Amino acid sequence: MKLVRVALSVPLFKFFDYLYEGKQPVVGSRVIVPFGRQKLVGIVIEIPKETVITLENLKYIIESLDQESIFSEELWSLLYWSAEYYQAPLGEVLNGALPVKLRQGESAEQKTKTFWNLTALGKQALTNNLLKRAKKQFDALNSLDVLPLEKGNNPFNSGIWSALKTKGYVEEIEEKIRLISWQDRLEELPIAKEYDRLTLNQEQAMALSQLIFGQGFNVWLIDGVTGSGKTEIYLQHIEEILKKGQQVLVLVPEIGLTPQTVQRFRSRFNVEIDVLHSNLNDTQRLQVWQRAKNAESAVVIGTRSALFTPFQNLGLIILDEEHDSSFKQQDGWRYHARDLAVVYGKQLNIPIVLGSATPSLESLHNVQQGKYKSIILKKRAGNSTALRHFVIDLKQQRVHNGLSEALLDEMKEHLEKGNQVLLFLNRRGFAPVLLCHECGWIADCQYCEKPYTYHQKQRALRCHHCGSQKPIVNQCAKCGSTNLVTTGIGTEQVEATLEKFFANYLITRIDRDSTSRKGALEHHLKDIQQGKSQILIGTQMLAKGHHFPNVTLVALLNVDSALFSLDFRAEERLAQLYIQVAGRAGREEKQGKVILQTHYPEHPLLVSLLSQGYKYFAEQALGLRDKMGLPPFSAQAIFKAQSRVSTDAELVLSRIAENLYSFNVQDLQILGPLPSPFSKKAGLYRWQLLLQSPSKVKLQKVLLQLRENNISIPNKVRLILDVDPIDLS
DNA sequence: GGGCCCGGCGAT
DNA sequence: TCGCCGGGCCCA
Repeated sequence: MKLVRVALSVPLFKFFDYLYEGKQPVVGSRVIVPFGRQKLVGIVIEIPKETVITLENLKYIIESLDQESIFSEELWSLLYWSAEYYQAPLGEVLNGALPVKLRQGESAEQKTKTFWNLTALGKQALTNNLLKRAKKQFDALNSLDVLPLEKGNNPFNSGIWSALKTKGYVEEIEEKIRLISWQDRLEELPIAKEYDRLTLNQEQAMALSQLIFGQGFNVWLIDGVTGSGKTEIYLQHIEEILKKGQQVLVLVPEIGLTPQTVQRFRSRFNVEIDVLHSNLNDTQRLQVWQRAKNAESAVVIGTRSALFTPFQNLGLIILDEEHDSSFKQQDGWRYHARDLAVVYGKQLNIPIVLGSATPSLESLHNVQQGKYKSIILKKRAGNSTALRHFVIDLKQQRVHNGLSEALLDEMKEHLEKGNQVLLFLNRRGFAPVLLCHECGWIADCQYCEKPYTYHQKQRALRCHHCGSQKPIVNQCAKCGSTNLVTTGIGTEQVEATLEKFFANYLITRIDRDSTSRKGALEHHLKDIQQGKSQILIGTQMLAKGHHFPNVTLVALLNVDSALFSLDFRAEERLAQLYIQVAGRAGREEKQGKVILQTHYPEHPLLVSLLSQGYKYFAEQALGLRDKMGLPPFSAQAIFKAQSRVSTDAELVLSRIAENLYSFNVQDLQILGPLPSPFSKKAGLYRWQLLLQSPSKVKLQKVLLQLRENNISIPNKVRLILDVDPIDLS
């Protein structure tokens, strides 16, 4: 029997067998198969000798799409490993690693391009001026007289072309594309532009030579403050790799892929650089995939999923801002791009460079364990002066809607000198709660059972968890009182307050509400760069990537919630955010100041962060994690169950927990089932079961054993497994 | 995941 | 009585 085993992108831990006629499909190639009443693209994972399915139940594949495997050997084994490790269905992993167009069955080869060509009839039409009443059609036809135009990539819309085609004036012609490797395309040009290269100081030069002379697989953690020349080291390292004829992959956080970053790479190198940014369409994404595979591009810059770009000859992966949580996929196949990059690097025997000013505790731990090699850059390049840090104790202050008087005084001073001030508050809207002053009733979202955020400008109550909204209510739903008050402070309210205190200055607010319109963010940033606005207030969005040279004062308005969070990673994130935000201030010659408002200035981690810096903070925090047996000193996995009826979800997790207890595994901690910190979201009740073990390997074994037990999960319950979770809610 | 069938229920 | 929506089931 001619059989193939196919992995389909369905959330099932099983494969499907099909018959084929003619040539045997290759393992790793795509096939179109009938599946129920639909046709799906699947990946051939095996050519089995026999099957448990009876002959009458087997179907034939509809089409074989590829002559050879669409995955390189290394990528294939990375994806296999990943499906196993993260316990995701292989079909979802394999398909998820492909560009959308390939998932839809488009050809993987970039052999031809289609052009519009002038026919003899069209030529006649031109000479006889038959199109004088169709100006656009005439223009289109006329331009073909010079040279054929690429279909779908020309100034005329498709309606015009189809009209001309009907008349027989134009035809489609296929032209073979000649592949030109990035090296050939360079011709006589050097790889990098000499004049652009910065001179390294001794520390940087040492770092670079370590990177260059480290042979084969190594993981380097470059731990360098903002302005320490990290990017310059990346660039010179990349240059060395390119000189060997190898390609380079650069991974950046979602928000870090700014035009400035890309510009820096493009202006340095003469080689082909492709960028996978969020507003590429599916065709463009496929092109980047093909160009890397055919070695037409030398460098690919992208976010998380760019890791699965195929390269003909990959020589280096750089992962910048390695601590950033956007490297972890938060739904479906929950991989961590940093951790996968390390696995991949080992397989390819190439160096992996992780960079950050605030390395994750995981990576610092890996350095301590000798798994990663550390390169520390202490010196700030150039002559920018160090920052000064201050804490304002909110307990001893008069506070106006989140702004202490001491901070207002400080702001005044900086503004009067003509400098800019940046305020940071991680909460948008006017106020996070609207409540009844008489009876304490809270206006909350019925789907999530969390308070609505009060948005004054839009006159709306919005749920920040599920996005639902409704008009502002004027009356308490419980006692009917009209005495409703807001509590807590969001960016919108801070903006309103600032307008009162600083009427003469322009204020720019940057959060999801003020930047939802397309181009709004760029517009705001321009105002800031040009100095039109002097006071900036924003959320997380403001913390990354952007440089504001005239900002001399940065303030974090409220950090207390992070100090006492249930999430054990909250403090680490606060420290990273703090350093990140502080990096926005006092670049160039002006001395910067960073102010932090808190009710708990004596909190030990705050004290260590402020007095000794991130390094020292990280050591303290790692010590604490060790004592408490938390990651990175243990491995975690979390089961999350959601259902419309609360007990359904709980029951599934109880069954899983019982199973786990029956394994009798030493050192395995089983916590739960417990309601999630978010016990209800978008109408679904949420429960969770946390597993913790001192050993990753042991935890993996437990999870595998559990899956082999095939616990039945009723369809009304959605069960998610997150291995190495970073979000425990 | 998605197509499809089926049952429940609200509108007319 | 029709039509819509959500749940349950199955896919080789």
